[in-house]
Amino acid sequence: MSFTYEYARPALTSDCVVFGLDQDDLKILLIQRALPPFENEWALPGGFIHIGEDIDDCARRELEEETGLKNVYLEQLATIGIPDRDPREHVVTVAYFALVNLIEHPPTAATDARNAAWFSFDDLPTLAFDHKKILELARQRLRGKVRYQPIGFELLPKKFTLTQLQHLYELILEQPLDKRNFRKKVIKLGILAETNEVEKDVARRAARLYRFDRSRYQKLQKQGINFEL
Amino acid sequence: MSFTYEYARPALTSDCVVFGLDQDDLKILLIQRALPPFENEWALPGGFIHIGEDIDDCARRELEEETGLKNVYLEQLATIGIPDRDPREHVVTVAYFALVNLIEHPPTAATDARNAAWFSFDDLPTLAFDHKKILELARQRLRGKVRYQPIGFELLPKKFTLTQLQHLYELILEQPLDKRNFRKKVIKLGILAETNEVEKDVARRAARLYRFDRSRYQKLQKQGINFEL
DNA sequence: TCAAAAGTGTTCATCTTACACCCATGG
DNA sequence: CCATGGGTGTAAGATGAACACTTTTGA
Repeated sequence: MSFTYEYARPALTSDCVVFGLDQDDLKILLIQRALPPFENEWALPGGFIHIGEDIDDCARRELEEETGLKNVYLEQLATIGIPDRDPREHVVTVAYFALVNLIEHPPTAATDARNAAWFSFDDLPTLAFDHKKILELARQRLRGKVRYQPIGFELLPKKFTLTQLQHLYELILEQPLDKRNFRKKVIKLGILAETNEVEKDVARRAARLYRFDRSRYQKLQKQGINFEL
Repeated sequence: MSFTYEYARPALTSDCVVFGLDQDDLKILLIQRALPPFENEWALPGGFIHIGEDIDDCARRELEEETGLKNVYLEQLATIGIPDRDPREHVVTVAYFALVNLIEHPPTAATDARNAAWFSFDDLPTLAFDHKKILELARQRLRGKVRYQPIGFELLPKKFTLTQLQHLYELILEQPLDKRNFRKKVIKLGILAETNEVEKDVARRAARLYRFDRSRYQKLQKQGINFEL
């Protein structure tokens, strides 16, 4: 079967930069390509869009097919269409970034035979296509966005300690934060709900667990109050 | 001539939301469609991408072909690929927004026969496709972005008064700003250069003209100083 | 001399930053 | 009883918000 058009069309793909928090390290999910071009090299999960499929859905589908991850936070990053970015032909890609909570959504084995693995940002393999650039764009965007939108919570378990939250911000922003000031600020924002629970199985005083109060955030947002780090 | 592919491909277009400052009103540039679908209706300038053409270039090309505008500030907005947004077939569009200085770059007549015209934001005609949504997305983005990136200057002539700048911000942010505080803040940012000139032909005290000091901005940016409103 | 907008400072409240110690817990 | 991180307050400086009058100019 084949499809014919009056004018030439670039191919269209979506690729996804998946961030995950693993212990105290921000990691990226990559897959090892099973086919040429760049066979056996590491790349962002992604693939060709199906006709009649929304691009977001494509990104989600590819992510699930290649890494087993689903129900993740997904956001469009940019669309890249430099003609020679794919050696085969003109391929335009819509890049996304995803944030996953590795504790509650561990990636299962990929359904197809490809290899998927998490890499530290500062220990990346060579990447296929222009995926290195896309990845860097995503890191920048994450850094920028985390300051004024509470997306960091997507990387944490539902219930987390303030120290975990602080570590996360330090990782993303790549700068140390003052413990007392951080706590004051984040609590004053009013988007965290204290739970009655504390950490378990720690060999020290257990920290109180909090959760992100999404409905409260939305209420504040409607009032025009804007979140800032 | 025709082109055949193994798998069906969506068509790919770019569309551009062009903002212009006309006196004291923020306007949008629209074109009247010459062909179906939505013949004679107003739409964003844009069109199909050529094979081997970068998407940015496509947006610029279409803008020039349809409105005569070139050398404008252009930035990617989002890519929209909901399958039924075009009645003909699956068309994915990469939306851009552009900022133009209407005084120094007046739109010449479109080179093809289409009609192009500026509309006030609150006096828009019905728009073809999902262009209304794209336009609103652009307005939001402009509002958000203008606070932490000095893109507003793209809408003003090279030399402008502080009052003009303030009016612009008031238009974009849709809120009044305090004159003294605005001036203090914008001058303290250090990205404006005072010129020796003043307004001409005004029936009152002439205001001093300033220009945006791009190199200074870039220097400050490298030092990690971040612009804010 | 009038109309119209230019230009300019101060005060008060709020927010940011810097900084160090005691406490609770499990091993 | 010790090691580990949890949890907490204050003071000084910087920033943001509110607010009104004089000056300049051309008509």
